[in-house]
Formats: sequence, structure tokens, C-alpha cells
Amino acid sequence: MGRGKIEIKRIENSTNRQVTYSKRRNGLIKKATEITVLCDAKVSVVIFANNGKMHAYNSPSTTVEDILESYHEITRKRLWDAKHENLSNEIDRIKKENENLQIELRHLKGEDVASLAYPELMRLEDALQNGIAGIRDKQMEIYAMHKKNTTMLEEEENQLKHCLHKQEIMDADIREMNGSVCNNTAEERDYHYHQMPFGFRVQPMQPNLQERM
Amino acid sequence: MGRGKIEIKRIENSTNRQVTYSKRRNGLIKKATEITVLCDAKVSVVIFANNGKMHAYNSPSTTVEDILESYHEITRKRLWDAKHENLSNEIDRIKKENENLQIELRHLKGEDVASLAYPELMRLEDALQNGIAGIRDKQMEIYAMHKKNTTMLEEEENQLKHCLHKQEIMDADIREMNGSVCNNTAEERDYHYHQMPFGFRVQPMQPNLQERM
DNA sequence: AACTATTTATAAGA
DNA sequence: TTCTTATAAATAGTT
Repeated sequence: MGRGKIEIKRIENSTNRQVTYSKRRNGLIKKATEITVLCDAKVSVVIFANNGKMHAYNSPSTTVEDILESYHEITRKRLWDAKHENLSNEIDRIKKENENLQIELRHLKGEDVASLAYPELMRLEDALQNGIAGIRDKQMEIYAMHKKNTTMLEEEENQLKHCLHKQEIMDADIREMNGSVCNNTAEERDYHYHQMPFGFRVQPMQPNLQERM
Repeated sequence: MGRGKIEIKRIENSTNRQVTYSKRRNGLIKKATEITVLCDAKVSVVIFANNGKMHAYNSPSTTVEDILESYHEITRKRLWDAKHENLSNEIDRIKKENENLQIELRHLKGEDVASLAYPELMRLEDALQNGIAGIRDKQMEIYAMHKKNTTMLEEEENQLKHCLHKQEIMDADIREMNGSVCNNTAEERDYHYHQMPFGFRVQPMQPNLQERM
């Protein structure tokens, strides 16, 4: 818009640039004023020249600071909204997944099954049977281990009893040799021992076994 | 600059104002861009429309305002971080809950039970027994309904057979009256009928019953 | 800064 | 909103 068309690139001639700057700066501020009046808008224009001098325009009843402040607020709000939405979507997604898991759990526990279709009931029964099977296996395993422990303890106990028994015989022999009277033979004592109720003979105790598993 | 000259005062027609705003806003920003390039200037333009929507142009630069603003930016960033953290915590919480549900589900399905303690196995077995009980109840209910349906169909079939039988007797009587010879009494035919294998007398068919449930 | 030929922006209409 | 176009406005080069 002038005698000749110009390319939009830096004007190398310093004087020319200065003149153009001055004219266009006025033009810009005029346009800003016009849009403010015509369209009831709030506008802030801040221009720094090459040489560092500043000019500014802002629509009436506001300050450049107000408008710049609002600008930053909005810019930040947009950023925040975007991220906020991502997080909210993530939460919704996980909550949905959570809900489905809860429903499946309730069904497996036999709750809320009244509304289920037959094939679904079959599926649930299969799943539960598998569950029980797996848990029974594990229980058997634990039972077997428990039994094995008990047996080992029993054997240990028996061995201890046996040692004790031998010791008693030896003590008796010693007392006999020392001149005291004893008419029980070793065989007789053995017999009496075996007549004792089983419960008194063996008392494997392992109260903490369950907690260890 | 247009088809007609306009006075620089607020445009009362809302649509016109909106259109003019849109055009002039683009014009203003174009001018800002041009002066930036041509004259090596730094320009910042912020425009708020009547309705609060914002547009802005900034030449690629760092100005004093920008630096002053960064203080506020940091303040607000802290605010944002706090809100962000709340959401993140919420996500972590739900994820954790989700994980626990998945574990419980796997256990109920008999998976990953190898590492469980005995009391936990007992609890799971109880839960599964309850589940199976609930589902068996529902299955019995469905079975009962199925059986009831079948019975009803059988009765209908029997009634039909009965009607058919009566019809045959009547037909025979008519033939007899017409002079043809027949030495079977109605009673005899009745006897033969009742001697037929059950399966041929009644054939209730309802192949799609299961699919209807 | 003023002038003015020309380019550019845009008001009105579609 | 976008396109068109007649016209107003801006401005490049000149004085």
C-alpha cells in the first residue's frame, strides 16, 4: 500500500526502517483503537523499537498489566485444562475397570447372580470349581507337610523315650550293683512302658506350625 | 476501507460486530507481524473479545514484561502442581485398589494360590463354597422352570393324543355304520393304544428352551 | 512532514 | 465462517 509493493522482510536501510517503523506503529495503534471502539474489545499493544524505545496502547479502563495478567492466566488455564482432562480420563478409565472387577468378584462370591443368564452361570461355576480344585490341592499339600512334620516329631519323641528308657535301666542296674533290691527285669519295664496310653507316650507339640505356613 | 465508510463507534448489530471483530483482529495481528519483521521490533498484542475469548500475538522475544511475569508464572505453577498431585494420587489409589481386586479374583479362580497361608485358603474356600451354593440355587431354579415347561408341554401333547383317539373311534363308528366290517371294539383299541411304548405316545420337543434362558 | 500513486484492508453482500 | 468485490484506508516512495 504505497507507491510500490514491498516484500515483508527486514528493511536494511536504517533511515527507511525508522520511518516505516514510525508510520506503521501509528497505524497499528490506530487499528487497535478502532477495534476497541467498534467491537467493544479490550486490546493491549506493546511495541519495542530496535533502539529499545517502547510504545504501548491499551483500551480504556484497563491497564497493560491487567490485560497481560489475564493473558497469562488464560494461557496457563488452557494448559492446565488439557492436562487435567488427560488425568480425568485416566481416572474414569480405571474406575470403569475397577467396577467390572467388582462385579466379577461379587458374581464369584455368589452375590447378584439372580439376573445372570444360564451360560454365564455355567462359566462362573466352572471358574469356581477350578478355584476350589486349586485351593484343595494346596490344602492337601499343606496337610501332607503337616503330617510329615508330625511323623518326624513323633519319631524324635520315640527315640528320646527309648534313650530315656535305656538310661533308666542303666540307673537301675547301677542301683542294683550298689546293693539295693529291684525285681523288675528290663523286659518287664519295657512291657509296662508299652502299656501306657498312646497319648501319654507321644505328645508332639508344634503350636506355631500353622502360623508358619 | 470497504464498500462504505463507517464511523468509528460501537457497532450495535451484534452479528456485524462479531464479523468486523474477526476481520479486524486478523488485520491487527497481520500488521503486528509485519512491523516485527520489517522494522526489527518487538510487539505484543493481546485482544479480548466482548464474549471473553482471547487472541494474542507475540513477536519471538523476551521482554521486561515477560520476565516480570515469570514470577507470577512460578507462583501459579506451584498451584497447578498441587492440583496435579491430587489427581495423580487419586490415580495411584485407584490403581492400587484395582490391583488388589485382580489378586483376589485370581485367587478365587484358583490362580497364584501357591504362596497363600492356610487361613487365607480357608477363607477363599468358604467364599467359593458360598459362590457355588448361590449359583447352584440359581441353576436349580432354572432347572425347575425347565421341568415345569416340559411337563406343561407333555400334558398338552397328551390332550392332543386323547382328542385324536376319540376322533379315530368316531371315524370307526362312522365306517361301521356305513356297512364295513370291524371287530375291534372301542375298548380293544383303547387297550392297544395304552400298550404303545411311552416314548411313542409322548414326544415333547423343545430344543430351544435352554437358549431362551 | 506532506503528498500521492498504489497497495492493502475491509464493509457489505452472498 | 469464508469468498467476493467495491471502496476506504494505509503507506512507500517522493518532494
